[in-house]
Amino acid sequence: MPKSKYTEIYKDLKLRIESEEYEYQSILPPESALVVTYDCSRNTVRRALAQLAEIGYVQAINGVGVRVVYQPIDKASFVIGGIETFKESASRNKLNSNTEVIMFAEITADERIQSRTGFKKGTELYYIQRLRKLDGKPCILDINMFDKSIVPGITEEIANKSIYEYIENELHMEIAMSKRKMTVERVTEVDMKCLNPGDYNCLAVVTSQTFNGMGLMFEYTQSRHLPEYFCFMDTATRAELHD
Amino acid sequence: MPKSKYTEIYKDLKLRIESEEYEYQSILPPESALVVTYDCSRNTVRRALAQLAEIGYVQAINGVGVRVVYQPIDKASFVIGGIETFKESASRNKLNSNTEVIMFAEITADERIQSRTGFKKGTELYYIQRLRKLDGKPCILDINMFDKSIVPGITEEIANKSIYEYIENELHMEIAMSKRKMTVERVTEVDMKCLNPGDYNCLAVVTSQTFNGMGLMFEYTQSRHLPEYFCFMDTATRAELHD
DNA sequence: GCCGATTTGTCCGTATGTATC
DNA sequence: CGATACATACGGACAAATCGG
Repeated sequence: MPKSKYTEIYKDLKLRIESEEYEYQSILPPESALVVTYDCSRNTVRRALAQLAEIGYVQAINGVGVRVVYQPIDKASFVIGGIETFKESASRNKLNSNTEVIMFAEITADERIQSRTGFKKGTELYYIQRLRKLDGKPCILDINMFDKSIVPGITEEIANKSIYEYIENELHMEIAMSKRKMTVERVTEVDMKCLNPGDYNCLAVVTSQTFNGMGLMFEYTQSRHLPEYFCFMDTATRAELHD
Repeated sequence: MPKSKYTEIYKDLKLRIESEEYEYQSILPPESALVVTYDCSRNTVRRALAQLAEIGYVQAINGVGVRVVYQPIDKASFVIGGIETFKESASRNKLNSNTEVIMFAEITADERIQSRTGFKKGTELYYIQRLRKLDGKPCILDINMFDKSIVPGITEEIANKSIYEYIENELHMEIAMSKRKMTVERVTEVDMKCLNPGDYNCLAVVTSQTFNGMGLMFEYTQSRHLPEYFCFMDTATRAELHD
């Protein structure tokens, strides 16, 4: 049950593009035709098309039409041994995923934490370290901090299953936005102990701040990935490219 | 000379947010007020706000207002030694940037190249390897391939300056979109020779396909970054998070 | 708990400009 | 030049969510 008409159109077009009913480099039916197909206004069609452009599926060309730039190749030869995220990989490859809680504590943010995470000094936090495994092999070390006043009631048991499920299904809080930063860092002693990096001396590190529906930051996370299990994809449009 | 009204509004609000005239966690003036301020329709204001949301500057809350979630911290303590891109870093940090062409060749895509890059077998390409230095220190090894039929006339001299400047200013071709993929890979022998990775045995690798204004892919690039010189930022909104 | 005011979310229709063919 | 197709902008209507009295 999609809430809005433009989301329905977006999803329908997305599936048709992925199934290559509309193939790479072809031109979609003009907006005027889509207006008829979906029985809606031109604005609504354009909104769906704009979303598809955002994820790198189509590109509008003034005076010509809307061209499909999605390539199924994305999922085959382009990627060699990498994965997108823990969850995606686990479900896509039907691997047994497993989470082990290494540390579960409650702390109060000091100045060091404030400058590193963005949580104000004095904020009460849950501090959690978890090891994520695929088919028994450790691949990601997650360090989470949650604002206790926004996300109360986290237990070690919840951390062992899924904190996000708890947030959405139990607390009924909306997860709205996440800012992420990717870097490559040297392995630490903790990494050595938990992740078995072998002869790799670096990890892919993703730090993120996550905001709820009210625009309040409730989570800071650092995910330390073994290189084999990391692949991040992104689409940059003109606006971002040029300033 | 911004082309459109909504871009002007976007840029103006962006500056005000960056200067913290509108500060972190505050609520912007309601759309109805911005309509008056900028003397435009509500749709136009909303479009500018939507763009600000895309880059992680604001977040709209139904029934409440539009909250600023931009943090100046982003540019200070959060990033240590990392850079965003070669160009940005070079100009932002006022470092001497320098590009050295290591290899300049013309090749024809075979099946291996097709499956790796997305260029059709038989496509004539420029193949270029360049070493980018900041203040004399090598930090990125770029491997570029350009479709000769779309971007003709590249010379070693142009490669030594800026190919993108050539494309935009001489060929007057629009650079519209780029799909990127980030991974962490082991250093190769070429990396060792060119980049002096020291005791790092991994690099941050960004592979990208770039499309012009007509929706045609004209470039495939692999950028191999020394870990110290790599930091990538990103904002994910609800639509992407769920799906 | 309800109601009304405020604010954002969705959708429609129309007009005009710009680029391509 | 005219037809087609996307780009920008305006205006209006109603729904959904929040908040204060």
